[in-house]
Amino acid sequence: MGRWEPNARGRLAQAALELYGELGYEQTTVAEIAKRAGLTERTFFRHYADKREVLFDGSSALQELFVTAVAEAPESMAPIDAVTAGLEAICAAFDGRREHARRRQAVIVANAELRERELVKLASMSTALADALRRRGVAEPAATLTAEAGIAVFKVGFELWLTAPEEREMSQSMRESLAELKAVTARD
Amino acid sequence: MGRWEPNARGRLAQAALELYGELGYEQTTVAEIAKRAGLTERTFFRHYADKREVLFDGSSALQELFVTAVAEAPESMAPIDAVTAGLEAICAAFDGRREHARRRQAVIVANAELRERELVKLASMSTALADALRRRGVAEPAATLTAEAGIAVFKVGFELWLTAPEEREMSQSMRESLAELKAVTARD
DNA sequence: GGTCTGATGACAGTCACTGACATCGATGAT
DNA sequence: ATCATCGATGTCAGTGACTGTCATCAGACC
Repeated sequence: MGRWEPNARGRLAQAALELYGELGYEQTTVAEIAKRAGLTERTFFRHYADKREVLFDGSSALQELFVTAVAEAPESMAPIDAVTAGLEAICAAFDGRREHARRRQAVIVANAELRERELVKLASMSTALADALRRRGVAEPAATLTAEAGIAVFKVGFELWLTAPEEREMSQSMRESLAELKAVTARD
Repeated sequence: MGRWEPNARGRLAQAALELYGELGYEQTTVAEIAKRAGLTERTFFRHYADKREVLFDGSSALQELFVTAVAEAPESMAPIDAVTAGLEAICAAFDGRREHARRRQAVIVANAELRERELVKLASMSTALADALRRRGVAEPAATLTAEAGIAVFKVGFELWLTAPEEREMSQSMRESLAELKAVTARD
């Protein structure tokens, strides 16, 4: 047994999600989150850079999953198809966790600061994606545009998945979203 | 003459841009901005909701320009072409102000909080754009994806323009960006 | 001259976030 | 076993962004 309960970080994330859901983000103070987790405010800030970040703990892992899949896609694949392979990879990480995703997303959309931070995470994924594409030999501005397109597909596909009937697999929503993007940007 | 110097809002924006450039965003306090503008901190917050917003004063006008152009594009135009018409419209607002745009952009890219706020402004334009497209009869998720694609083209085109030789017109960079997006999303 | 209005100042307060230092259980060397 | 060290936490005193409230004062309108 340690001197402290294990998984302080996880307890903080759990407490924050609960309190943001119960009271709302703005009405929740960091001191309250820390107290529910059995810690102090100062310790909260040792684990999370700010009050928003606690909701985005998994985002760097997700980004890594995405980027790795893009990097490992067959060399012969077109850039947009490599990105699609990345999308398939992260779908696996979400399937079966839809309820958690819904609760979290409801908290985020309810507050401007949290939506703002979500945009940062998506932009970070876009940048990392563009890097990965460049390492595959894709030139600029094609790399950036392909990455931006991929993130747009993800945003729309994610939303489709959250509101779709229960059986729907995320990868199906992603394919739907991608097909639509290709349709609207098609040359005449 | 009034009791107060005119254009308090503009003086605050000017002072903020200068100070953020001279000292950096984080090292500048709102009290300093207000003092340089000959006002008090409290008055700053009556004009701008927060310390970041002061750099984005023109963004709602820009959004309106964009949306109006999309709404007024000929009915027969495909969604992506209506968005292109909107891009052309905002290009006119930027041409001739490249130096100002560069100074402002340098301040923004130097700070994470400001980049975060910039993403919010772009996301807001995307949402407004999707609304305008829906009013043109475009269905979901095509409207959202077309809007996201349009914003991606704008981001890349804007960057191209800022770093291009002086003679380059913004609309030329935008066309270049759009062509590239169409190329990378082309069906095989 | 009186009244009303809108922009501003003055001031106290909350809370996110930081720096500095103390505490204490565990771990490993002696 | 004892001791030095280390890492996670607590304590405390800040700073600065942002808000609520009330006072002030020039100009407009009567």
